[in-house]
Amino acid sequence: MAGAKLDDIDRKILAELQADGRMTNVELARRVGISAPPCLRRVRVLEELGYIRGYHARIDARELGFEVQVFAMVRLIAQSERDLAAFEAQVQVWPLVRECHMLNGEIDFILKCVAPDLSTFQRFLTSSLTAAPNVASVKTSLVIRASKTEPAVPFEVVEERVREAG
Amino acid sequence: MAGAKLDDIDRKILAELQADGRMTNVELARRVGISAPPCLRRVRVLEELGYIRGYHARIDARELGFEVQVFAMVRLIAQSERDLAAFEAQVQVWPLVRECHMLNGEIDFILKCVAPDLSTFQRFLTSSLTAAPNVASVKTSLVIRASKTEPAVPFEVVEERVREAG
DNA sequence: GCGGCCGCGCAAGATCATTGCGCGGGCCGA
DNA sequence: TCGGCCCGCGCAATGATCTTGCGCGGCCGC
Repeated sequence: MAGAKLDDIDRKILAELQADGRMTNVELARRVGISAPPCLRRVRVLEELGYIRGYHARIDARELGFEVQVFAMVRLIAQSERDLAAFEAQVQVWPLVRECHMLNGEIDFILKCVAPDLSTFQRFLTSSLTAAPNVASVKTSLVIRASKTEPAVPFEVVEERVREAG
Repeated sequence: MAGAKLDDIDRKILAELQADGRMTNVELARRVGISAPPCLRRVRVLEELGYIRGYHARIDARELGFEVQVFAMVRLIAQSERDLAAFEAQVQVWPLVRECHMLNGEIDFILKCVAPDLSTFQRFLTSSLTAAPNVASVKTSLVIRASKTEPAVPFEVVEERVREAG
């Protein structure tokens, strides 16, 4: 299923909507070179096939008072699928955890967290995260600044560049 | 500036648009309890003040053929502001790097990367990332699965929950 | 009490979304 | 080669939405 039945217009639609998710359909149609009705139909198909997972406004966490961003590298004691799922379930209910990815290797999970200030985060760290069952160790790093954020370059362009260079 | 002059309606607007960035303005207005024109004016203000940084379609990388996702922890040899900026500039031109965050502590940067397959990533790792000037070491971890992704809970709700619990 | 200011809601014209429909090109079998 | 089928485009029309100007009412300071 992966990338099989997409033509150039589809890829361009994805790239444009990745760059500006609130673009009107007529503007989108103009940019990809077809008229509005088939363009809208293509977007609907891309949504239904799962290429487009949703549309979201990017909110500036710092403007909202979340001055602190932290990456937390978590190691568990036991890593059976049951243990992993239990930790994932726990992560869902922690509002300060914005993202969680399960990794291979030494680190089992990496968590992207936010907090209004350092003391709030440290309270979460000591009383929630490290105190959670099955957590062996947590290493944290404060984010100084974001150097690059998605959507950096549309995936369409990534494909091209990878083909060219490597 | 942080979070000062936002009322409840503003926060609700942010939460709704974070959840669905393509919601029509009339639907948004209905949900936050005001009529469409002032709602649109508020959205414009939130955009101009930087609370809303943009709208983006979330594209499924795996569906597009990017089967591999990797976190790379990078340590540099020298960490002067000039050295840091030089590495950040280099990161911008690598299409496989989707995100880059500068951290404090041992690790200087964490990179979120994608690749069509493992060999493509390893080629990038050896011939680009570790070969870049000033890079001391790179530790990589494959992403097994995403357990939680933004926008998890709208920031509005995070604020409430932090105030309640901790 | 009173004037000024701010933000809301109403109304109208422009723009956009969405559907049905006809047309043309590509493909396959006769 | 030639029909017939199928798919996707573009046109057209209707309804919804966007966008602006404007008047009203509440709130604050004088």
